Amino acid sequence: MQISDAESQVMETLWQAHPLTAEQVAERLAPHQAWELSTVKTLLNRLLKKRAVAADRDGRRYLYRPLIARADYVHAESSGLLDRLFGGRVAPLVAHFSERRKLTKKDIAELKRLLAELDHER
Amino acid sequence: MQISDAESQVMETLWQAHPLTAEQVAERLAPHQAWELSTVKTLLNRLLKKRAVAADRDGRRYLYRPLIARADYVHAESSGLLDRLFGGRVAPLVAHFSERRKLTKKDIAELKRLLAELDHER
DNA sequence: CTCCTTCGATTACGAATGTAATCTAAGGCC
DNA sequence: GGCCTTAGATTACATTCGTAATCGAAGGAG
Repeated sequence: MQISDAESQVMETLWQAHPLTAEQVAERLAPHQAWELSTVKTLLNRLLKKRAVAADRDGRRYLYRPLIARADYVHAESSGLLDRLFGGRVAPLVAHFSERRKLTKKDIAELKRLLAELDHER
Repeated sequence: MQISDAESQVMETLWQAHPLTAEQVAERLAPHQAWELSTVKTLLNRLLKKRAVAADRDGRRYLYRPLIARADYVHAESSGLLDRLFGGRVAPLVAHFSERRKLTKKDIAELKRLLAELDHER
């Protein structure tokens, strides 16, 4: 079961803070997405069907919380992209951004530190 | 205009070799996708509408060729993912794969070489 | 010239998606 | 206790997508 684009924005909201009511989700999305409350409810329901979120009854409404970890989602998405476009490997992606001059100083510094760390740990 | 998943497989075929007839595209896809010829034709037509490929008449059929560069497509897709999931930066993505132990020896070696190169070029 | 074959063009059709409006039931206000 | 409000549940509806089948015309076979 795939999480759609619109749905993933709802997930992001819930990853940032949970549990939330449908209305709170809508409020937090508002700055980015001018969605009607009912749209948000539809998306929450679809996510429920997909077992991506859980809804815990709280009086006469529900509190929603994510059921899948953001890291897992991120990993699935990223691996999918790597597999489709870069032969499943990370270095070619970095090379691509390097060619496009899209590596910032900060990126470069962080990558160096990361690689140094990898050398050290055992 | 977005290129869908199925469509992108047709694009990959054309990036590997072009120009190709609809039938040749289908042949080359066959090992991966058991698509009917008419399915491939539908996808080619949708790509035409989206101006992602061009069709040059050759007698009573067409020769198809890509109109957008693979590198541009790859960049759009990759940037989109980075923006949505990693704050638009490359290093956090690499860090993610590092945490998940998905960096191969080869990746690490290549990344080191890449960074060294970046240091050298002025 | 006529018929079969082979292209592309058109049409089909269900599932998923984006985006809501409407319906219904449970609570709270007079 | 009856009525308005407010949740969620149900229904809606146009697009896009995946996956084809069918239609119509242009060429080749006899």
